[in-house]
Amino acid sequence: MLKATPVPEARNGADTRERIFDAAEALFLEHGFDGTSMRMVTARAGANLAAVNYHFGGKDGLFREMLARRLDPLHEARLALLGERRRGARGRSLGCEEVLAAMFIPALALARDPARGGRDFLRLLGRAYVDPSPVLREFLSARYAPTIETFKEAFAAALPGIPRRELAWRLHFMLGALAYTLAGADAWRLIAALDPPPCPSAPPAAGARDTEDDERLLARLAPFLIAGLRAPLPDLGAPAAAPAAQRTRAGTA
Amino acid sequence: MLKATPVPEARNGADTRERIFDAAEALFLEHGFDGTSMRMVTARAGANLAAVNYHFGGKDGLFREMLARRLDPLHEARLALLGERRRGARGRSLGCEEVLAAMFIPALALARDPARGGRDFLRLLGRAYVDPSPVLREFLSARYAPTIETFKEAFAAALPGIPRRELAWRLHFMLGALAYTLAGADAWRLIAALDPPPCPSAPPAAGARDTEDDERLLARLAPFLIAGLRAPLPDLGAPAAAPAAQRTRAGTA
DNA sequence: GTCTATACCACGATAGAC
DNA sequence: GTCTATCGTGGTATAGAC
Repeated sequence: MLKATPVPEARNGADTRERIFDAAEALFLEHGFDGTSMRMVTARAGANLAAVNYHFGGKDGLFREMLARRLDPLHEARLALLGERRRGARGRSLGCEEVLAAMFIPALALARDPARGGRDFLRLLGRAYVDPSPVLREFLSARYAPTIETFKEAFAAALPGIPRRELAWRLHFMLGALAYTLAGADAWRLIAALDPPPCPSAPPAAGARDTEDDERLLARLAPFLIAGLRAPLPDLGAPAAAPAAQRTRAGTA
Repeated sequence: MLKATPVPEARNGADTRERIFDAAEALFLEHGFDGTSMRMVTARAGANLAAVNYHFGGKDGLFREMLARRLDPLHEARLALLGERRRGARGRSLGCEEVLAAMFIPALALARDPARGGRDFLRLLGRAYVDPSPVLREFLSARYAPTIETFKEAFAAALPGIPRRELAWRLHFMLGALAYTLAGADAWRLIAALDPPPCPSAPPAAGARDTEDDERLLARLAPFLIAGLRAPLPDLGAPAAAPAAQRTRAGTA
């Protein structure tokens, strides 16, 4: 159905991998995992269909490595910044905003660096986290679980009033709002329609998103998420039934 | 209204549509739009491959009608409940919690009604809103835009301090957290691991979710969302002269 | 070691027989 | 209404060229 236009490039040897990565990334942004065919990718990269199988072992391997290329540096930078802030705090535990900043700032930095992320970096991140394909879901949760765990600890220290289970849920809600917003095929339209940038000098090409937009977007998102994390605890109905033994610990896990 | 025989020989016409609907719904929950093949659907429904094309005009039509079967009653009930509460308020404008309740309560009611929704109703809703397929995205945004607009008005009246653009964004964040959480293939695991129901009498079949779980989930989500909607306004950098060389302030740190 | 050509089976869609 | 046959395209696997 959809044929990607072949790009007549110099197809000299060893950077075939990189060309395939770039093609896969661009197509994944537009069509998702299932919607992106190997034939589209290889045509756009100017490579042979079988090259993907040779270099990455198949479609699954290609997309896993494609994501790791972008997300490994992100999670590394996040952990580094969190550790740095912790050391700078000298015993005092970090505030909720500081922990969230340790998540956001490296992401914005990579979005400004064309070599390690680029303009569409945050959209890629969001698309990856909302994609329904089991391949991507398993890869992401397995590979980046340690980072999430570390940040969960940091948020727990910053929000001593929130029980552990409740905090786990709230981080899940947070991730949902974040991923869904960044992924937005429509968030892009929303930005244009609702939130014109201060300098509308040149209308950007369709589909491209400025890091300026991303910055404003995360600036809007941050207060929303922080207020949600600090929200009053929910009133879950009392168990009331026969096995009424375990409810005492719910307050301060 | 007897479903009568699920036996292959009594496959006379009329309820073929229903069997296909049910099969498509179950498969969509597990594999999403792109991941569900017509061959899977028709095999499970005991129908011929071409039957889908005959009854629904193709895969797109099948999934559109499948979603409308569940979501039309939901949006109808939401609008009805919102109108009812407004009339009951006699001029006083509704509170934020009341508007949110007009979204949540009909959804939970349908999840309790096997005829119009059923156990997996909320998961279906979430999956539909998270699915990246353009077919579903366009259908959902086109068909249910009026409801969203009405609720946006109601939230705007309940939150007079929030500018219109900011409110639009916050509803977008809200929808993200909601859809992502309800869709969760993993949210189901989270429920089991973190939030055991008070009466773990019979372990439910894998993949099935109890309406009890859904109720607790939305009870946790509501305070998070309401606090986010009421959050202090973000500090978007002033449209200063210099072109986008600002240092990060996105974390509000 | 890198890449190409090609064959294989499953997918969605459709035409036409029953 | 239902079915079979068929077409173009999807991911994958392999044999062999450079």
